[in-house]
Amino acid sequence: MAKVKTRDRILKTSLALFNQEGEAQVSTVEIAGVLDISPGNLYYHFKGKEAIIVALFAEFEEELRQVLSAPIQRPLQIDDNWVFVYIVFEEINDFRFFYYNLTGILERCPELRPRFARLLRLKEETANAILSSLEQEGYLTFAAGERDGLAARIAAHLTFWLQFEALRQGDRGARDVINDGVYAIMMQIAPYFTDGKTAFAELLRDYFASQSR
Amino acid sequence: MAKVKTRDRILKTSLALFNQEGEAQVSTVEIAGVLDISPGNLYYHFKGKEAIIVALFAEFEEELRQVLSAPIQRPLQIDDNWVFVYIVFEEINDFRFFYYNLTGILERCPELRPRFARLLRLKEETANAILSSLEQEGYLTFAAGERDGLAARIAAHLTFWLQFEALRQGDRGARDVINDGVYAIMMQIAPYFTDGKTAFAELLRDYFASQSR
DNA sequence: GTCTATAAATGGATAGAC
DNA sequence: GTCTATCCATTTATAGAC
Repeated sequence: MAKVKTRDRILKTSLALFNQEGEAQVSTVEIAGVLDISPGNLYYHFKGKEAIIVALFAEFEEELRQVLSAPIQRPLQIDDNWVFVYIVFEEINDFRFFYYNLTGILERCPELRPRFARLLRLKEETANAILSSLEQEGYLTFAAGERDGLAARIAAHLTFWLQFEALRQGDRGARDVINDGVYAIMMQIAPYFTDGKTAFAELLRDYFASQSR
Repeated sequence: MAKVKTRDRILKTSLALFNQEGEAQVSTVEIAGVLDISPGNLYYHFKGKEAIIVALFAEFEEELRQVLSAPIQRPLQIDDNWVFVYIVFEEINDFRFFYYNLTGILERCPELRPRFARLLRLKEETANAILSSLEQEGYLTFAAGERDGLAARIAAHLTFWLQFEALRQGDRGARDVINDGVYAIMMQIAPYFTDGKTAFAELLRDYFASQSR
């Protein structure tokens, strides 16, 4: 099997260290040390820490963009929606270092700011598309403005839920936190179910069935 | 009039700089430079940047704690609740640097972690107390678990809304962002109004009347 | 591609004079 | 209380050998 490229090893290790300790706390020397390569070698592959961050963001952007685009292009099956939300949470969790110290990172890598803003908007559009399709199929009913507001709140929830939970009680596993995050979104949609409790109860059952794999 | 103490000037300037540029981007040398005092002088008053951060947090904690405790001790008048939410947002906005790079700050000032977690819990308890009093007065109706879930989401919303908006579109005034944040909370509570749209419409009108001072 | 060695810059921190 | 001067540690970044 082919040897893993040093460039990729740098990215992988940097991501792990950033997620663990926070990007600001990790120096290029430390990254090189963990990889057992010289700082000079690291600088041969990346001009500096900023370059590493930008490269990691490109990965994140690519993956999240793919995930978020799917439901816009073609409506999901009704109970696939919860799985979808779950996947978004996992993707964000994999690159969570980015959400800590966002101000600092965007300050030092200004080119990422518009790209990050675009991802947020895409989250919101996707949420809106999903709600829309559920509305058209008769599951949900919205008054004027309610759907847009809900979509915005869901986008914010997707973005910051993991951080909120990490602050409230830092000792929980990622799986549990994500499950609670998905559940909270379901609770937030529940009031808009057309036929009240019945349809919601069904979805709830399907969700717990699907996630106990 | 008495001359403003250097200690207080340091705190005030540090807060301003931290909010503007992010705590990680501001050095003690820079703070001293802006204040036109020597680094040595700064170190006479504070052992280092951590000490400044801890002192600023103490201010924040004190103020927010007072604000959040009021509705728990005694229910507010029905339309004071929106004003209350507004005040919480403003308080958070004044110390927003803290919410950027939270990971980094809590890493370096571990004693703040439990205190910060306690503030989050207090936010949630306060939201719950307000919802509870509205429920008892007959304005709101909750099924089992709905009130707790809503309170948690409101706490998260209070904590991260400003950051979310700053990322989505960074060029808006704090006032507008806060108004939208309050409105989003109202929208989130709306589905639980007992008599549907009427009571909510009234509150909406009162809110816009009260905030156009 | 990778290493060693080292430069250059920055930021944190202290001693001692005023 | 405040300043000057200085030191130490860390980090980024580069030059040149292998």
